[in-house]
Amino acid sequence: MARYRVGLETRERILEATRTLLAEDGIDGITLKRITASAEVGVGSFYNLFDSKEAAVFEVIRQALDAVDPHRDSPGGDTLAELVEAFVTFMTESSTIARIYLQIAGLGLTDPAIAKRVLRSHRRRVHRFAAACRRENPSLSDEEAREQAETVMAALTGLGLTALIDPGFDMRAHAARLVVRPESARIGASGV
Amino acid sequence: MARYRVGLETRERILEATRTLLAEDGIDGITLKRITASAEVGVGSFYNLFDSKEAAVFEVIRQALDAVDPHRDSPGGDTLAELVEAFVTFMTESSTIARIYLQIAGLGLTDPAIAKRVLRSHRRRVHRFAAACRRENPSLSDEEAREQAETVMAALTGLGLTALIDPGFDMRAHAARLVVRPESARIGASGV
DNA sequence: GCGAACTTTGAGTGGACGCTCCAACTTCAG
DNA sequence: CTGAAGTTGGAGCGTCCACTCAAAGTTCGC
Repeated sequence: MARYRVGLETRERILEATRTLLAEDGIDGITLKRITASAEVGVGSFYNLFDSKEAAVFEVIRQALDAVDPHRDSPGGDTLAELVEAFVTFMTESSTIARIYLQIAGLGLTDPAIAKRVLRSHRRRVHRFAAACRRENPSLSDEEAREQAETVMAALTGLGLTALIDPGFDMRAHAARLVVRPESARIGASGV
Repeated sequence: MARYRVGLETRERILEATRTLLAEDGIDGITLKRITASAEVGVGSFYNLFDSKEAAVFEVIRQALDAVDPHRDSPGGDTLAELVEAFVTFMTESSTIARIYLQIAGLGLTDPAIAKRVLRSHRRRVHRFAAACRRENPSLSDEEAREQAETVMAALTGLGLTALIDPGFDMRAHAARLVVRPESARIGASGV
């Protein structure tokens, strides 16, 4: 829709405003008026660039889901520790997008369209985590590796939620418990 | 506000309708019209019993937060396995309330008032889980027990979220990984 | 069975919402 | 420089929202 440079810039400003509002006030706190006011743009300009309010919100959601699993097309030789570390960094350092990511997961509870997207993203990540588990402990069956991956990811999600709600929570320290020290045989288990 | 029997019954019908709508459509899908239609009650009756729409929603939320941690005043001699089992049962068998519970946690990301309630409920549960950890492994320090409790609870929350979004997910099987077999020394660690 | 207190009803209120429309302005390829 | 295409802003539209109100009906202690 945007063809000229100014249009593309305006589009970015609108997405940025939408992103901030979504993270701070949640999806039901968002109104067209607030988006356009925050982006310093007329309502008409908004509709010149997006089909609807929902379209802008969806675009931001799409970007947030992508952000949680970057380099998804890379060879994927990561260790489990690296994957965990990447998620912790995402949660603690991109907290705007992380807040949106966790809200989306919650929205999946009631919105089937969002649930579908969340599930797709989730399965892609399980696959990746499971591959890392097997690489570090080749004796695992596919099934076992997937179970381990699901559990580690579930714990990461839960810890991320706690971290974003409780400012004093040290997510990195807790996440470290999810990955065993190299000398141990129990890869992927919570250490004591 | 309600003094007569009929009033109390109407109040219950409204809360039940609110609960169902909250679970199915989420907090922003809820409108007064839908609540009153579903409860088969006039709008005026609603306002005779509740101060506002928000008041009814809050009451349902309060009940959902309580439901996740029942018997909170009991002596508390539960084992970790029992606590985990209780949560799995809550998630799989009270899925209406469980859906609301997880939504509320997400809402805490943007609403400070809800965040406060969620955090309070969370801390109470951490305390209880940590006590169970220490009971089974007395050599743990307070700090270690709390860390273990946070991790197990985070994993349970994450698994619950997955279970409610993905109907085919076997939460009970995954949750079993969080608690070690009795003969093992590593209570509270994920088994492989 | 009286009557004060409680409950029920839905049309109506004001305000906020998402969105349309179009006249004025800006961009930029040719 | 020209002008077709793109961009801008905001008044205004219809809709839906939470909520009010007063009149009519119901409950239940006495």
